[in-house]
Amino acid sequence: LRSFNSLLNDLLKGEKMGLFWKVYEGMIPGKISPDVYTFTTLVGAFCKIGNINEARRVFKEMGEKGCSPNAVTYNTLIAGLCRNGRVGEAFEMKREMAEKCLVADGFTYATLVGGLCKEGKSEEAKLLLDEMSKMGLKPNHVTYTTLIDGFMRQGDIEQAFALRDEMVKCGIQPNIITYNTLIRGICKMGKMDKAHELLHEMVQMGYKPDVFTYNLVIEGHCREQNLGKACALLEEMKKRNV
RNA sequence: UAGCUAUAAUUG
Repeated sequence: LRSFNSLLNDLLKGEKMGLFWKVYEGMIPGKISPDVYTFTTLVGAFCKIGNINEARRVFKEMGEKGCSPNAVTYNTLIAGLCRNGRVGEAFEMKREMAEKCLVADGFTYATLVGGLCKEGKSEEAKLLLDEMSKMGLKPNHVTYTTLIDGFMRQGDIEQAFALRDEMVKCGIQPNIITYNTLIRGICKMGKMDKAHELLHEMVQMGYKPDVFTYNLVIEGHCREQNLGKACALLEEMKKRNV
């Protein structure tokens, strides 16, 4: 069964959906019955293709088959709902978790924070941090980076950098994704000098600019009609094999 | 006493 589940996940990650369904259908009638992992993977698969109705159907049916959704299953569905702009329903699921005595964890909150941010409600998302600490949960890289991205997309650079400072104060060092997120925000605003400042800072901190970083900064320079700098970076990334 | 598999953040 574990091998089956692993196989299903590999197929899903490799976007081999045709094979994915064949393998899944092959396991149902046989001796091996799906477990929570299998069902959760299935819920995730439907979410991934944007078919929330099917995801919900699997979610409901697994319970009827004596295999109740656990916190991971809830988180998976909540992520699917958020990705599809159905944040209201996502919060409803969080409430349902509590009713079922399942504990919302860092994944749950980071997902909901992302959902709200995507709707342009970063302020509201930030309030979830308070709720988290009441629950005894500490925000991590993902939570902060998600929020920073949310504020950046709303054009609130101040708040984004304030959150960066806050995470550092809490002992969480920005990682490469955090840097890329900050760089994305300021490049979009055309502040290319500030972008290079951050680029320098991330190198100082021991991070190597990756494809994301280069693409963002190059695009920024192109938008500012500075093809010279864009090409220089392109050369640099070629030389570094990124 | 239950290992190994499932969920959240950045470019194109």
